[in-house]
Amino acid sequence: MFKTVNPKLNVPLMEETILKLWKKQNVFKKTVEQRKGGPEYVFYEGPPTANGKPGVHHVLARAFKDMFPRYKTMRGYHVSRRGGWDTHGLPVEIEVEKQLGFNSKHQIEEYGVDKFNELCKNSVFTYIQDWEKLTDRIAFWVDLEDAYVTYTNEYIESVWWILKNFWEKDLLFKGYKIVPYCPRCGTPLSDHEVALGYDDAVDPSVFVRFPLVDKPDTSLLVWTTTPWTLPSNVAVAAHPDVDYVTVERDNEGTKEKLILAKNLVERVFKDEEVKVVDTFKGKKLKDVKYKPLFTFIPTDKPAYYVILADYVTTEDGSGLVHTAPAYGQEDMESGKKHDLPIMLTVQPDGTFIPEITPWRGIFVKDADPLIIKDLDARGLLFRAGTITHTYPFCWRCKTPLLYYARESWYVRTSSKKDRLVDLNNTINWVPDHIKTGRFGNWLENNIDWSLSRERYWGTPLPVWECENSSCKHRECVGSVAELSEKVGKDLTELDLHRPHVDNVHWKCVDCGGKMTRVKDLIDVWFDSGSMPYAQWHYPFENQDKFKQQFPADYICEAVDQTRGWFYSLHAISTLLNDDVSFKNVICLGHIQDGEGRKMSKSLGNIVQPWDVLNVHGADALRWYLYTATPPGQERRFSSDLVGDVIRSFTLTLWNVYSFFITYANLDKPQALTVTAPTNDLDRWLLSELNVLVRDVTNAYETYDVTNATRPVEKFVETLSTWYVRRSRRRFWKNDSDSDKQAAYSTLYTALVTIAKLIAPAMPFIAEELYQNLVRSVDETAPESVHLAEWPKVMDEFIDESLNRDMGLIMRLVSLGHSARQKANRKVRQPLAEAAFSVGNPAERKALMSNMDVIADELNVKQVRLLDASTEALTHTVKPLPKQLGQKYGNKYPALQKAILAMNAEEVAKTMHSGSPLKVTLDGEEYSILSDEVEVKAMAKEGFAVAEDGAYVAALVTDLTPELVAEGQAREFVRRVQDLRKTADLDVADRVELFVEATAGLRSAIEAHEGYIKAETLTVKLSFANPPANASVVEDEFDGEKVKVGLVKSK
RNA sequence: GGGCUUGUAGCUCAGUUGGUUAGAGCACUGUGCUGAUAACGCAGGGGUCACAGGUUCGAAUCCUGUCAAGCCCA
Repeated sequence: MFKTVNPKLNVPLMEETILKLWKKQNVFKKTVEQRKGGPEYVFYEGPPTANGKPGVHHVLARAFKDMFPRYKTMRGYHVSRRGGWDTHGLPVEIEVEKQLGFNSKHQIEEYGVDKFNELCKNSVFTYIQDWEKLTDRIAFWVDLEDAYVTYTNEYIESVWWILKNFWEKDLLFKGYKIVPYCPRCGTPLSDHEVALGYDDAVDPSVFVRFPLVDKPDTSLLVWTTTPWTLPSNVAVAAHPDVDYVTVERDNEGTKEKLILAKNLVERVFKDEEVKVVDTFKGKKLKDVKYKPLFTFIPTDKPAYYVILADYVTTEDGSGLVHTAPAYGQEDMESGKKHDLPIMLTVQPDGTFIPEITPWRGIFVKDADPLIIKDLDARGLLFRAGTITHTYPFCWRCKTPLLYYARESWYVRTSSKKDRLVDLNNTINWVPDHIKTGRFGNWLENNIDWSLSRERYWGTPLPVWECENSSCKHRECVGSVAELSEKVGKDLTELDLHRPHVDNVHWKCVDCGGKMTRVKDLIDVWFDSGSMPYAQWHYPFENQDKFKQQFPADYICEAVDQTRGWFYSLHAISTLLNDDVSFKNVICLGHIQDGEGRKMSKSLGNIVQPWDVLNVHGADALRWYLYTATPPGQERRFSSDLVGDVIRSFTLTLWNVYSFFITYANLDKPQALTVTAPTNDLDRWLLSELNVLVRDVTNAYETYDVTNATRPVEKFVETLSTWYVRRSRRRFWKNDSDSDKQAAYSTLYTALVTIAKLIAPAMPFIAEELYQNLVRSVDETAPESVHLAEWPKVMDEFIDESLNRDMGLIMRLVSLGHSARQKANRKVRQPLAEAAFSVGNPAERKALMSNMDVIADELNVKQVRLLDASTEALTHTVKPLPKQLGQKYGNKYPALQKAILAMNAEEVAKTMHSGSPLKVTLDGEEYSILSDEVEVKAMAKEGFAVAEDGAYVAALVTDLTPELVAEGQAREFVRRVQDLRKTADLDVADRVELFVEATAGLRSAIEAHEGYIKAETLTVKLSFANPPANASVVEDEFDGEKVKVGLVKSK
């Protein structure tokens, strides 16, 4: 009937076998093809770069990406899951540079950009096989055969089309950008590169006087650590809300006045006595004019006055900030805001331009002391010293970086800020704080997207410019056809990368000059953000496909993508077609090592995915990632933690499964579908099962991974430790009655349902169970669990009160065991009676109708309620803070005191009668209701007692000779069962027993012979010497001795 | 420096509009149970709920500040 199941599960072997099955039957393809015609569910794969090996963090993202397409497929959706590869960008270039031993852009140009880019292109897929192998092994179903690749001409052409669209809407413009720049290498550095080169540096720390135009005896006191930027000064920034003062001091015999922040006075003047002559807010300084320090460059706009800015601090310096828009990010922002002139004074090699006559050709850092000297000579220097701080250096050549204005192309995203924000508000973010937090804030403070990269391997910016410096006519090209038309020849075969596009020119329509492409590449994030369009070569091809596959229902990446892919997708779709590009997004936290440290090469704590997969398999790894931590949080990770999944979940499930198969193969039950269950256990299990289906389905629908998985774990545990354990006898009894059939169909239903519920999360074991449980008995069933239909919630099976009752019974049984332990009465020894006290009438009822279950579990002859009328009881009373506190507020403490001061027995009596308790407090009477006070009965004597909250279990521990004999019979059965096991008998084998026992035990065995024979499948029990071929055990317990021989009966 | 997040037992995590003695699993110790189980039950040790203030009859939970960690930005 069913395939025999080895209770010892070899996880990796099982998974490899399933992988082969999927391949052989082409299951992945079928899950896509068989759903054609169904509603479309759109998933976008955020393209990884394949020029590094995949790590655990990639497994994390891929596990989460895989889950929802699988779920939606089971719900009947058609999900095409196209893979993609991100192939451009600096990391690729750096790898190739390393390979060639290069460390500057000059070397690349000398080597030849065409050859260099060819190497980049080839290197991109260096690790592609690693990626494919890993993707396959963890069962991330994604179509890599048809994956999009960002370096193809088609992809680039779509990106060009988008840029042209922006150009036409005046969303693409050229401006200045402050970049960290290495004057020796002659190149700006990326943030990543800058981060590599921070080091301590000693720099000048200079206070300078900026004399006011209207009051020559008064100066602004300004601090800077970069004197070389002073010739570019155009403004001074003050904080509007900070207090400033004017101080008077003696300056070599004459009085002078200086303005600075109030709380920096002491730090600036130290021991020197100065007189504060005025105090005012920074906003009063607005527009105050000062005399420029230098006038090398004429200004074309108003300059040399005070501006207000929130970024000014009083941490150090003077609270007045020297502003040179060409040489600082904040300065540049202020410059734009106040329309200040930008004074470029430095050449690309880091030396001053000729106009800065005294220091022309001198490297700016070397000019610092000369500038200080000049200021001093002119009486403008207040003080010069040095400061040690961390400063970025070029990671290649150790040259200090200069923050430097460079021309850059921008996308005018800030002009669509409101739409970016509005559209974002329609997106479902998991976790939701990203929406208004990290991502929302980023959008609120949106600045224009700086697009330019002065590099080689990437999508070229399709803007051509007339070389005639008096013309500078510009055109943006949106397709290859357009470009062909301009130059008048077919360029279909042109490689759209540098240097090939750079060699395309045409005549300027305005002046007849030579049109040449600007040298810039674009930010690789623009590539990946264009993927909804460019993956289809839209709009040049596949217009229908694009329409069908836009926007995405679901995307998922790690949290660092908020300003990466999440933003680039969102910005491009908002600007291009005023729409969101994704509706639901899971934003994953990062993976840390087992100690909560960041995984890094230098710490040597990186866990390789294969080390985990080879030992514990993909299911356990995936399950761990889903269940251990909510998705957005950082998660600790180690191979051992994954191993716990096997022990706590996989094996429990496997054991239930193997139990079912073992007995089902013996019994061959006729029907496996559930109709109308009558047995309470079945009713309860099916009720819980449908609650589970309901909750898990809801969780999937809301992208709540934790609640789509954790409850299954809990259910399987209860299934194993309560349902199966309580039902064992129903499976192995001899008659094949309807109760047995019901047990089979219930357990079968539970197992098949679980297989489906975990299919999106643990695709392997789900398939293994499904193949055997479903496919082996029904060839017409879908050939894979991943093609099966998602379980439906059957509301008619859900009975919440039944679930509550069973929960109560489990709790009471647990209390009973606790009482047994306290009384030192082992469970094999039957006891006469267990009595319980419970909290309310509903619970009394539940107890009454489940007394047999409790009696069996606790091995007691009788179960009943503790009853005040028939036995000696004391009561304790506990006023409940939640109910009383909420109702009576600050009267609660006094009320509580008053109730506790009353006679507990009287209170109990009133409460049991159902009438309210009258409490008088400060002359006022309060009526306390029965659900506002907890009354607990406690047996006075003759019982072993355990209690928990309102619940009490009390056991009668006195033993009669009959009870003792029964206990001994059970001890004897236990020995025989052990013997059967060690003799390696099959569960259904019949045996003959040969027994020698001391008198007391012998009479106990005789008294319970029928029970013993039934339990141990004994056909004949004789008090005699065992034959030579018997398996024999000797033992001693309760002061009795026994020797048992066992022979398999024919 | 700014934004967002996190901080609860040795480890991994729950903890509802603030309300009984802050829970679970793993690990450890003891004990019991078992012809599905690699398990399971019961009990024990293990907590200044990061810290300090505040609001409240009552704070792990709300507010303010501080510290630490992570990510992003500067």
